[in-house]
Amino acid sequence: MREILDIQKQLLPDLVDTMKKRYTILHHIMVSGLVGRRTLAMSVGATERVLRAEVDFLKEQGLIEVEASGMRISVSGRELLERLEPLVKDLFGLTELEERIRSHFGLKQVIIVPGDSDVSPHTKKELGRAGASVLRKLVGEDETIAVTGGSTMAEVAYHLTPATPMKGCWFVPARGGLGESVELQANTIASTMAKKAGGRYRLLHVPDHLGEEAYQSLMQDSHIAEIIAFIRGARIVVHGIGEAMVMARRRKVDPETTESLRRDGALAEAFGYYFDRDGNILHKMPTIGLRIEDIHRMDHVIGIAGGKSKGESIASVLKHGHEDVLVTDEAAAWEVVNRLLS
Amino acid sequence: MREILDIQKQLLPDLVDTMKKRYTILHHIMVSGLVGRRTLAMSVGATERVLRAEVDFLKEQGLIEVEASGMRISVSGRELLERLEPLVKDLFGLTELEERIRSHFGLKQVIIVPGDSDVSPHTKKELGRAGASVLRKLVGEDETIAVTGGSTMAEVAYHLTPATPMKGCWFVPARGGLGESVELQANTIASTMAKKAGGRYRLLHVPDHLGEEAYQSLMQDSHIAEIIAFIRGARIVVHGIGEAMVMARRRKVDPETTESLRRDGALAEAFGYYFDRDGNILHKMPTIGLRIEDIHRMDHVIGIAGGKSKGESIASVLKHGHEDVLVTDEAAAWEVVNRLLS
DNA sequence: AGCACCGGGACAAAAAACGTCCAACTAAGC
DNA sequence: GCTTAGTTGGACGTTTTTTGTCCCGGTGCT
Repeated sequence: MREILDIQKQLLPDLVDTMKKRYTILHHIMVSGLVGRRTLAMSVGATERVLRAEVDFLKEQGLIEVEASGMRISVSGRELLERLEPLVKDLFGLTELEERIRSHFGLKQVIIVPGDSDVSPHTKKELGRAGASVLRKLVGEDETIAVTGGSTMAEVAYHLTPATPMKGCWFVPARGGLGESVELQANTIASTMAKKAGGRYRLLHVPDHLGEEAYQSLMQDSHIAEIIAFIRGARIVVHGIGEAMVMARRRKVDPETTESLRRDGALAEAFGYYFDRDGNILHKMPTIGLRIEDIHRMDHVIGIAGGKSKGESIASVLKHGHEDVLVTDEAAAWEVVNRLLS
Repeated sequence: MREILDIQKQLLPDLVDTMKKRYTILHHIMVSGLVGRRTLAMSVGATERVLRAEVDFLKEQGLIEVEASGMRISVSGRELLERLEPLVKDLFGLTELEERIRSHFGLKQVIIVPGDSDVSPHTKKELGRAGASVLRKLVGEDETIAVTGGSTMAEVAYHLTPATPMKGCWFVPARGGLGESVELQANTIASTMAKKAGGRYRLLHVPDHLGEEAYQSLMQDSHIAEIIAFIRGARIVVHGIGEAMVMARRRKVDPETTESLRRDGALAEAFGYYFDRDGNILHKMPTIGLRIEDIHRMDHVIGIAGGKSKGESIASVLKHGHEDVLVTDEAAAWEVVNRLLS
């Protein structure tokens, strides 16, 4: 069922919206018994005229009966509502979830794909597709887009497709190299994205975690300083979100720091920063690439992560309050709202 | 899957059309490899401008890539087409089937609901719903609508809903009473329809099968003559289609006539007439109610019947060539086209 | 270099959607 | 029986969207 809706959404993006609207109206009419146009318009939050068009439609379909004294649901209408129920539950679950998360954290947009990335690889692909799609809609011309590494971001890169405004864009890594496999490096992903989207890219050939002295000396190098300035001038950043401890291990953070993170209750990691449960930044190492102040200045901060296990981490990062767009999956989204309630 | 599409069609009637259109375009682009807008417009049969809007949409969705040299399908697009295939097969199967039957028999409209009425009661309900819907669209104001009996027609009556133009309509039985149960009598159905649709009705209290003398004497009666004239003035008739032998038995036709029908290869029955394989009328008993010449004069002749077993009968009646609209189910429709091929 | 085809910008005409008001009608309360 | 608050459906000007039509600067093939 999800599969079908998913396919249809690609050919008819406002299908769910229209269905949602009409279902809401029909449902309202049913619970109201006998109701008038204006009253109904109020309660579903539509202007009288557009509601009238919808009512005409429902009448045409024989789903409602309308008399001079008001309108009521017909037998067919009641039947349809019943059959619609399971569909709507799926349909609305996600859109409602999106809206709930969006408004609570004050985001611009939330996109939830069905499933759980932890369990199903297909969901992870969907996440990538959704991420690519949102990026495609947000980019302007000749923009610089900073990206991080990770398997989710790799999926996003894979699903990018050429779009005219992207032709002049630069893709750059948000940070230096990590101890991960090549395919998941920010550098690799930036270049993949550029190739897929038909844009250009620049790389940052430095390790991400450095001591203070090494950091200072590297920043002296004019080439490196130049590319870093370029990166920091990006107006769009697309990043993954990870679990703090998992990321610390993967990054080969030294034992003392790891222990310190654990003590402070580190929960999430995003673009090199660690966050606790309340969204506070815990660990601030001298960083090559984007700094948190750069993030705050961005036009579009797009976070992409999914899987039930990442739910808490995502919530922490959102709490920090710099995100604009979140792309996640159903399992993670439920975790996020569950944390809101507790 | 059918279930979902079916529900959606009630809330978004042009969903299938839009999906069909976009699928066709996308598919064309795929098989063409690299193709231009104008060339494509020709081959899918759309004006350049509307195709352009569609292309913009597909580009927006990232399903195609468009360069100065033309457009080609993207990875996502190809993927979508693959996933779309089973859906389209269902979607198009029926619409294609409809068009095939429509054009072959020169009908105005053919509506096919999925399933087999012989097997599933749900399909029969769908048939009724579709029949009611087509009737609702066809009726004008203050019209007379003649209806026959049968279980399918009962289903149509059940699914009728009030519509403003129907308020002034008269529902009348097309023929006299049969030896069937009360619920399936044309009289009963006419009255049910009138109640459901908010119209009025008149009844014909006469047995349908009579000897010549009895017929003549009945026609002398002014009340009966008046109502029969009224019935014959109808401009819309909605009728079921039955298998000849089944109907003969149900009507308690006398053994000799039954044998004669069998000898002549009677296949179908509709509004009291029997048809052979080639659509010729076999048996013409003196009839109370609509005569075949009245049928030919009608504005809208709507035949409604479904079930694999009725396929051949439907084809026979269609062949006679007086039908305007056919409402049937998938199983019957396939039987009809199979007979076209053989 | 020539040519046939390409995408996309531009713009007026046509169509659809929308906001707004009003007349005729209905049900209920008093 | 009358008032009143509520209803539908018609009408109409305005705004928005869609559509038809040209044309311009490119691209790729020959």
